[in-house]
Amino acid sequence: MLEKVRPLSIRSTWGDIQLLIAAEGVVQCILPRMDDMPEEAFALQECGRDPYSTYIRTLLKGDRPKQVPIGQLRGTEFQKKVWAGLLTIPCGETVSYKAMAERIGCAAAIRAVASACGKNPVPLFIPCHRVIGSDGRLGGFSGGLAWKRMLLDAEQSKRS
DNA sequence: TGCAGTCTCGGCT
DNA sequence: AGCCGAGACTGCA
Repeated sequence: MLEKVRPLSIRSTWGDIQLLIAAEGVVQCILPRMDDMPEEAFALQECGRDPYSTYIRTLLKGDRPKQVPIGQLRGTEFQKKVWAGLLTIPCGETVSYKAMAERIGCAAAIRAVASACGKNPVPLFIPCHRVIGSDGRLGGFSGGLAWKRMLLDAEQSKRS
């Protein structure tokens, strides 16, 4: 059966962030592709007062946002397990892909974990940006590495 | 650097 | 259903 989803767009200097909200929560988050760090600093322009917009506004400031509901995501059991694990990473901290694999009990499935991260339908809401390589490399990010860098910078600078 | 080991997923045959 | 290649990785040579 078809579920009803509501589109929600948030304008920023990097382009529009587009959300799809289902009855149970957010089910998709699309970020404008940003592979290289843009000249222009990131800033939100038009951002609503609803919980989802507020979440994003807070997160991008580097503060710890109040968790918002996440809807039923489409994916394999393995992927859902990875995504659930990602939700347990506290704001301001980073975890390696390896540690993430171990946490969900599949120490050898590192690449599979990375793959699952890449298929995360709701980046920002499921903090896949806090997962980095063992040697400190960033790895990748759905909307381009610029987002990942920016998010980590923001979170790092806020923690004391 | 380079390369093999390891696991899951999606596309093709 | 089975095969094959690719991937946001690691660790060792």
